[in-house]
Amino acid sequence: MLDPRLFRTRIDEVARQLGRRSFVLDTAAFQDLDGRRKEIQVRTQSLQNERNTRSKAIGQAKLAGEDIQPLLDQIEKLGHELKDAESQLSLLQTSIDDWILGIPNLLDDTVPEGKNEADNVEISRFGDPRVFDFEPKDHVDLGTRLHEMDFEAAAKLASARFVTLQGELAGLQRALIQFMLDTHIREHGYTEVYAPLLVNSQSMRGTGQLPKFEADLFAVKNDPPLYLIPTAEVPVTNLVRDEIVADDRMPLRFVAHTPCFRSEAGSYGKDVRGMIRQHQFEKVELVQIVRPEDSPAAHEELTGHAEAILRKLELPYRKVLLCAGDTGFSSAKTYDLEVWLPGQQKYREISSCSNFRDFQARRMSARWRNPETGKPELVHTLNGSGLAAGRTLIAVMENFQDRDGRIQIPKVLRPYVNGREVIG
RNA sequence: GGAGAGGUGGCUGAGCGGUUGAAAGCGGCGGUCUUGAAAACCGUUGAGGGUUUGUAGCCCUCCCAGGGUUCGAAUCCCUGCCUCUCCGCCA
Repeated sequence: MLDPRLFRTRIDEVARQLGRRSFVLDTAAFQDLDGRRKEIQVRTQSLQNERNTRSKAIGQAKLAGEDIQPLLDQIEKLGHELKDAESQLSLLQTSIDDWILGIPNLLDDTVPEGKNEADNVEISRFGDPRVFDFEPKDHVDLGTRLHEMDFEAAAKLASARFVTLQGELAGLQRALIQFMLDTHIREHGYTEVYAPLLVNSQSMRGTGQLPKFEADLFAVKNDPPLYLIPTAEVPVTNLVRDEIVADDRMPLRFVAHTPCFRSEAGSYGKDVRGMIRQHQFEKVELVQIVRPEDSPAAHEELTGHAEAILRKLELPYRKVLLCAGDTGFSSAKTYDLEVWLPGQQKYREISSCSNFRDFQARRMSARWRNPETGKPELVHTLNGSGLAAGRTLIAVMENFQDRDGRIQIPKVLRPYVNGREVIG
């Protein structure tokens, strides 16, 4: 969430900034709510003050052995008046909080203008899409030929948009995950985290999935409700919720492999073929908790860590800076990494690396103690996929296929598959 | 699942219903001492918010969360959540 003070002091500037996302800020609604809040808060507090002073006086009178009945009579109707004011105030405060929780983050100055995906700006490319001397198959055909990828079976077990993998393909995905984790832990200095896959609504609120995007989540019958995580970002970032991190522990760098669950209610009809868009997929996620002044550099660095995986796997990709309209709700700035998929003849997102600045930190009350001021201050949070394992699997399959539909194992991966060089 | 105990500031830990936002210790910060450091000693030290030009002053809220009793609740009552101990069960 944004700093509530911004809405009181510079709401027009905020509205203009959010306009870049084509988000329309209802400034009149806020000013109306906040005006009433101000009035009622002042009244409530002065009533509380009166209650406190009078109660104190009663205490002293009693101690002095005086008759307190006249004092009690004076205070009689204060109680109702106060209770009334307090409940009005709390109602208003809740509306204001809800309103603010629905406002997206401010964008970084370097984020380009634009409405959608088409306006994203390519920053760099690595590798050249391979030139095939045959017609490359997509991962669905490759997997089906191997009898190791089955969408019908998964639909029988669960529903559409699930997959089953078997044998060497299942092993290849596991190898990819292990390789990614090892690289981030050994070479990039991350600490591995194992965390709950079901989280409560406070955690979902902390990272920004709730209250606005409940439709994208799977919930589990429980009281209070629990939600299946759509990304490891949620449990891992929320490790610092309601915490004050000591300066000497900063920055925190976490890596976690988890399955991810997404309902994606809005995406039906998109990517219906194959493993691109599933309700359940495996992902290795990078999370950093940093000092505010360090977050821009940490963002570049973290994106580089995700890129390192693609480079080692020798997968052609490009790095894209998302435009204003395509940048996610909680993010101030996002780079997407897009891998080349020969089956689609397209670059497709395989990682999304974002700097959230203090947006999530404020929702979570995640702070550090600034040694210069001695005060707790909001941290900055970042995360990125390093990488989406399901999509990495299909990228490897499609980019490393041969004429017969067999799949070469990228060199760095061979130690993770007992030295095998090819499957199929 | 059964039986107990408990949740208080960065941490440990006191707290008869009435100047207790909270003793004490540790830690932190500032200082004295010292060539420097340590030790010792002195001082200081919670968070969020309102009002305001104000990092001034004044005021409000916060002792797990939510309700309740009361003129007044960290202290009493109810509900929930969490932690610990013992027994049982279990991958």
